[in-house]
Amino acid sequence: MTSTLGFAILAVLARGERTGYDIAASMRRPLSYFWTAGHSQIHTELQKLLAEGLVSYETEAGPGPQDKKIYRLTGEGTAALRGWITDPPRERPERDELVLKTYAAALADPAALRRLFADQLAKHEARLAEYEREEEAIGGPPGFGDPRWGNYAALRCGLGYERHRAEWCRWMLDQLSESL
Amino acid sequence: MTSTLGFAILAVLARGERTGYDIAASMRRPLSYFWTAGHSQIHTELQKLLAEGLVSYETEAGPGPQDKKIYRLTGEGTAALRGWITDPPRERPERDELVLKTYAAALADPAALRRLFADQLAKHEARLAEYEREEEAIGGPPGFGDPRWGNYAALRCGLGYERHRAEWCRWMLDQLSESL
DNA sequence: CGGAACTATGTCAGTTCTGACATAGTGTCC
DNA sequence: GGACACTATGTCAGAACTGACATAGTTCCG
Repeated sequence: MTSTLGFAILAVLARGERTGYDIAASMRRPLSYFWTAGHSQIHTELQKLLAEGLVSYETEAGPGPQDKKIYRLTGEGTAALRGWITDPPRERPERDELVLKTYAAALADPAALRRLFADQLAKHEARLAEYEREEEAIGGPPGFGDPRWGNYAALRCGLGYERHRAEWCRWMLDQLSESL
Repeated sequence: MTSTLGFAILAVLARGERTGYDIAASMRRPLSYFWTAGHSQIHTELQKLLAEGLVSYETEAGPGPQDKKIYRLTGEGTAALRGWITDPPRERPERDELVLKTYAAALADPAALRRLFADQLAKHEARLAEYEREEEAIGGPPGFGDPRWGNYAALRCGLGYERHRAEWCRWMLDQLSESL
């Protein structure tokens, strides 16, 4: 029973061999906008994947007291990942602290609420600008089959999300200014 | 140190007194689209909130072996909730299994991917239709101060989210049909 | 009249995730 | 020459969450 985190690691390794450190770096907040994990989680998960035979590694001399371990997918690992991709996703519960705050907002100070949503809007706009730069760098959808297609499709989702979110924040600020 | 779940419960109790069961019902998947919790989590959290003096309860004869407990906010509870609303939200990690699958999609069978995204699109369209019915039922933004304002604002976020998501699914299906 | 669904409480084991602690070499900046 | 960041591994305690188990009265449908 590989967890979703396990498949996230397999998905990263499908792009090429990596150390645990590399995987952690690519799944670090807030860099990765669709899956995050700390290095402690990744090291323990890699040990499970190894026990299940989904990954293997080669050692190299590393900086610390332990050797560096370079992980790669096994044939079994690739097959497991391929099968999982088209399995229906198990529904993760929506848990959105900002919307929860909004739900209870009638109790709060309107001026503080305006600050809250202005901050959020700024964050979403900054991330949107960053994604737009990334989109420009790719320059349009690569063909399906190109591994960068996955990056582009995920980026596309992020763009839509940030636009939706920014628009909602603007609507909120609009509502709040009407209550003056 | 009240957890976000604790504040979610306080936010529900701000609408009126409830039993643990009622709170669980209003936070049940997939009904609540911005915070979910099982009843087991809620009962333990209510005990913590009680120990902190943020909620109180009165007993009434209940159906089961235990008495029914009707919870309400204390003055301290209301104050804690009010303060929390305008605190900056602590960033919850984005974890999106569907986008993760998309990221690795180059490995998968395109026909199965089309089925996956067609299913997801149908789900988002169904939820969108439901939210649109709810919006019509409210009939436009209530004034700020009206407790239903919170419901409307949260609904508004849900509407935007489902639209963004459905559009992305449509784009994905478009991309996948091009790869025939 | 039996069975299912609903109301209502709670426990518990197991999984997942977070954040701190621990170790250690190399390179960079002041 | 010292401080800090980066590379690289790992452990561990505790919080948060899930899903099953346990109990028991009422109400509704067939």
